[in-house]
This record gives sequence, C-alpha cells and structure tokens, in this order.
Amino acid sequence: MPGKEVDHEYLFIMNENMGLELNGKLWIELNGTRLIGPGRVELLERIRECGSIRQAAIQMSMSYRQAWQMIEDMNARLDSPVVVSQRGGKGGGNAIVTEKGLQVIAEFKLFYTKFQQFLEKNTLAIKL
Amino acid sequence: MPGKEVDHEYLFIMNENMGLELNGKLWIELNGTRLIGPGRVELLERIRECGSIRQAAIQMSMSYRQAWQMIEDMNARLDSPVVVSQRGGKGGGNAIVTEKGLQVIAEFKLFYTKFQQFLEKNTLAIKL
DNA sequence: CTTCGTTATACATATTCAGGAATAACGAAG
DNA sequence: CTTCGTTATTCCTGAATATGTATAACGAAG
Repeated sequence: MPGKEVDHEYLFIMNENMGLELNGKLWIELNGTRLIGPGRVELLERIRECGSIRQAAIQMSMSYRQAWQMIEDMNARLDSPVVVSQRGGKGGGNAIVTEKGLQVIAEFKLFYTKFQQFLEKNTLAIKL
Repeated sequence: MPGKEVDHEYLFIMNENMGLELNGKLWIELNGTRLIGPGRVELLERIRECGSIRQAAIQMSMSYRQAWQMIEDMNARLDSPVVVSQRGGKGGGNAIVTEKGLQVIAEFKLFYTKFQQFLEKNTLAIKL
C-alpha cells in the first residue's frame, strides 16, 4: 500500500499530475465518416454471443433503436452485411454475425489494443 | 503519376480499401473531462502570434464566444492561466500566452505527432 | 469627451442528438 | 388462430450542444 503511516492515518504521496492524463478515441472510417468504433465492436461481439440485437442492446444499456441503426449503417455501407437477421420463428427472431462481421471485430481490436498500449506508455512528462 | 496509360486515358489502380482508413482523436483530460486538444492548441498558437483572442477566433472561423470559453476553461482549471488578457488601451485590448500556455502547447504537440505517426503506420491490412 | 477595437458576459435561438413510445411484420409453438 | 419475443420502422419529445445577437467595460489616442 503506497503512503506513509503517521499517527494512525495515511498520508498519500499524490502524483503531481493528479487527475491529468492522456486519452483518445480510435475508429475506422469509410469515405470520411465513422464506420467502426469500440462501441460497435462490443455490440457485434454481444450479438455473436447471444444471437439477438435486442438482448445485446439491453446488456449495453443501449436502446434497441440505436443498436439497430448501428448495424443497419454498417450493413448498408460495407459491400456485404456484418449481421444477418430474421424475424419470427423460434424465440421471435434472431441475428447472427457474418464472417465479415468477425473480420471487422478482429481488425479493429488489433488496432485498438495497440492504441491502448500507445496511451499507456505515453504519460505526461511535465506538470501542468 | 500512378496509373496505366491506355488509349490516351488513365486507368488508376484503386486501393481495395478505397476510402477506408484508421482515424482518431487525442486529448489531455483533467479529472475525467477534456482539457486540451488540437483545436485549443491551435487557438493558443494563433493567440501567441497575433496577440488577440478575437483575431485568432476569426482566423479559425470560430465564434469569439467559443474561443473565449476555451481559454476561460483552461485558465480556471489549471493552477495558473494559459492566457492573460486585458481590455481597453492600444488596439482595444490584447491577450498573451503565458509560460504555462507554451508548456501546454509543447506537451500536447509532442504526443500529437507521435499519435499521427501511429495512425500513419497502422494501415488496414485486410479488405473490409 | 468621443472614437475605436477588443475583452467580457448575458440572453435567446437553432441545430443536433439520444431516447421513449407505439406499431406493424413475422413465423414457430401450442 | 392465438400467443410470444424479436426484428423493423415511424413519430415525438427532451437534453445537450453550438451559434447568433446584443451590450457593457475598458483604456489609449486624438
């Protein structure tokens, strides 16, 4: 435990840059507008796990509407869909992530882990 | 010039990932909310050059209001101001970037150039 | 004391975005 | 043919955000 015990209390040595950190966002864009980001990748992963857009949305505390629009956007802009779905039938319907969807997940996560490493290794050198 | 001349026209070899690229944003945050990004750094640089918040805002096609709020936010949240200003006098008033402001510029640009290099070297490997 | 350009601030409006509600379509299962 | 849960779609509303307008404060210069 970091800190120095004095009179039954702890005095913590605060970092001079307390609360100050580098952060950022990363995404893949198509024709200048965002196509794939961390949120959409997580959505795809959850759909793959549970086979339902609605359940995936609930898990992420996201409205079904927004989730569906994300999927719809990716499906429409790529040359083949990332998710194929059908309504009716057992369970009321279902959604499955295609091979292309799996590629999207893998490709983005590759860059994203590198990006997170970039953020971790670049810490603020001077006090602001 | 890339391309293959055929019958007095050029057929360009298109990249399979045409229009598809990695992009992102980088910023420094304090207590979980954004403090410094590329826009604010450019604003600081222009203020340093022309000595005026208003003129810097005009150069960036930004409202004076927004520019002033950015400066105000940084001044209020850091322990010393990045810009000191006065109204009245020669030219109507002026604004100068402090030593702390110069540190902010230098520190952010250091990370930002590294980040741009990161984006450039990580190109999409597969076709989506 | 008037003019001038800027800093500083309040107020109102416009635009964008997220979310909820409601409803239709669908097909398996009973 | 009724029930069920999900996909698919539209409409409306409130929040957050960006922008525009107006105006006061200020001090040098003429």
